Amino acid sequence: MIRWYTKLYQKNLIHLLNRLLLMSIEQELIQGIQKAFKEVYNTDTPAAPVIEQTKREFVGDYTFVVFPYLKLSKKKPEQTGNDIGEFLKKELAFVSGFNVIKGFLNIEIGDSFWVKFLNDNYALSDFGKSSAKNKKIMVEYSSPNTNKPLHLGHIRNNLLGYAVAEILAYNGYEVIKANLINDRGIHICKSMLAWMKFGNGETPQSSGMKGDHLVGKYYVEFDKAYKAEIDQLVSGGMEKEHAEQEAPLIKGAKELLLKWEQGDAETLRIWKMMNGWVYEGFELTYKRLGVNFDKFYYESNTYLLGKKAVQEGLQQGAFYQKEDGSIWIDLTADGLDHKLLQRSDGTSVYITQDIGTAQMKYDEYKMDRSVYVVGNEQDYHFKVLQLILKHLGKVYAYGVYHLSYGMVDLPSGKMKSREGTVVDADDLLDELHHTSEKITKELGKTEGFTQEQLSELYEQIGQGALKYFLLKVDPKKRLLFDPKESIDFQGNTGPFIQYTYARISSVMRSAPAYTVVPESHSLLSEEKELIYTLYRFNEAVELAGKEMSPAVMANYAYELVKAYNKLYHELTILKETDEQKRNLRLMLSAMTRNVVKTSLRLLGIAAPEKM
RNA sequence: GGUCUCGUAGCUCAAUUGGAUAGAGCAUCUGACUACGGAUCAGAAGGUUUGGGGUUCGAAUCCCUACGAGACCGCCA
Repeated sequence: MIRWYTKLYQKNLIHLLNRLLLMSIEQELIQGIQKAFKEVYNTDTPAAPVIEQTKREFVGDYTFVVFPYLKLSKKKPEQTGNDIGEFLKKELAFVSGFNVIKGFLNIEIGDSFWVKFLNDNYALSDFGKSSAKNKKIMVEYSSPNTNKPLHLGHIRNNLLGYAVAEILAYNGYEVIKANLINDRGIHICKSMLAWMKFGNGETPQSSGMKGDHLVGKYYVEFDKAYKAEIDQLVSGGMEKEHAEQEAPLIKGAKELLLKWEQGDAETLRIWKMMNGWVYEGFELTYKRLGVNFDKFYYESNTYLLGKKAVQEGLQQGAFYQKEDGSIWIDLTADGLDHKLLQRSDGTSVYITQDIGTAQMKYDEYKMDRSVYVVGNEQDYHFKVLQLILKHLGKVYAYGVYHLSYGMVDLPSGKMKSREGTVVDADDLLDELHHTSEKITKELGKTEGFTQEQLSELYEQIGQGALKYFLLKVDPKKRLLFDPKESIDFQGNTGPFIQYTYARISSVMRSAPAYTVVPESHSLLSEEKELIYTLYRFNEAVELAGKEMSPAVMANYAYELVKAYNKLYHELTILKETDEQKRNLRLMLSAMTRNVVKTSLRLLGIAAPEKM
């Protein structure tokens, strides 16, 4: 018992020390370089010398570029590199050698450092996880409208939001996942009106349709009928713009919105019922995608809140009122325009609701940062929102961050729900499930799986392909999706990473007992490369968090499995007869398995043991 | 009209945030399985980083300009 505790204690201690050490290896180099300037050249030390990883085609692990510091050394680049290299080699035990090419000082780290690193960390299932930072971040994502089902663009949003939240949590932040449901407004009234007019009481039960799809069907029907009305009015001689206002359907929808705002019982009943259908549908899709939320906000609850803030701002003099009663903010000093905050009839606009919701969120959570995962079409909106909050003197304004991601476009252009030119989320997931099933069957490696396990596996791999496909791209960039070209399962893909995980798992299942190796053990290039990649996991997690970019994580995972597969192919593991070599490779396998699993988890991708 | 993104191999994406000879995957071609899992590995070919100018030791990255693509600028959400 005592031994067990001691062991556990030691393990934790080692873990802790490691984190300190990990923090400091690059910093030790930096400090060493600063010291070198002081002692060798007797000059001021450069404030923050930059250390980078050495490119593969050169010998070495870390590179210091001396060009910017020649003013300090007053020597030629080669000479400066040599001076500092010599100093570092004497000063730091883990520096085993160096070479200088032009102005690049390539520093070599000795094998013993890498072996020790592996010995200390191979068994940690939470390697790379930061200790608590005592900071709260709210990540709002998904935030759907309740008048139509989710499409591929929403999937990108959901996956991004989820992955960013997971990555931030792994970086030590306390994360609150929030979803602001856009459940009121003219859009839902359109679906409602169409259902009332053409629906004949159809329900998800009676039609067998998923609730969100049923409501979406009426949204499309509204648009069709509305366009027909416009055409008719236009052919009767009316101007198009006028017709768009005068069509009976749009008038009806506006009337419905008014009734809703006045609290008309029948309207509210239908609204609640149809929203309920949509929620049931969303629930299924969220569950299938594996995303979740800690807090739901409903716009119907928050849309009036902003008005209070608007009154505050008016009293403070941050806003001004026009004669017709409408309220505005002047943002010309910030390089923007005047912005309406409240209509002349006293009703609130979109941005007003966001002001209210921001306050509500902060009152409840007092978070340090508030991240909004919203498409880049709303860049302007969020710029304005943050400015307004600043003008109102809200401290939390500075924590607002718009994680702006690019739209998912089709070869034909933008997806439009109303026109039905969308890649439906549920359809796409089904399709990938089937593709995955087909490929898996062709490869025929799933002996002993039950029907249920097979179905789960197909789903995991299909989603692995989709999620990786969407997440490996820098969030900021727009994404092109061609429905005619199926998502790959080979190469730089989710299934490739999943495959490597399954492959390592297979090795480990038949692995003999193994243990750490002496630090004097020397490494082959494949081994060294893999350890080096594993070592960089911390950096990848940190950068992914800092940039809020799951793409960093995805690309790291790909590099890692590539390094492992290379080693796997070039060297034997289980059949290796030299015990120390076998032990080292088993440690490498174990650690790679852990890190791949964590990387996938941070991306929301499942890691199957067999596939 | 104004503002803001973006433009890298045929296609989809990287490039340690200003560093070395711009890297991967797909597609094409060539090679490696009586196997520790071939959804793999090795190799070939593919580039004036949209064009032009500038900044400096050094530019895909920063500045200017032209062209091209997209988004936003509503008392819509």
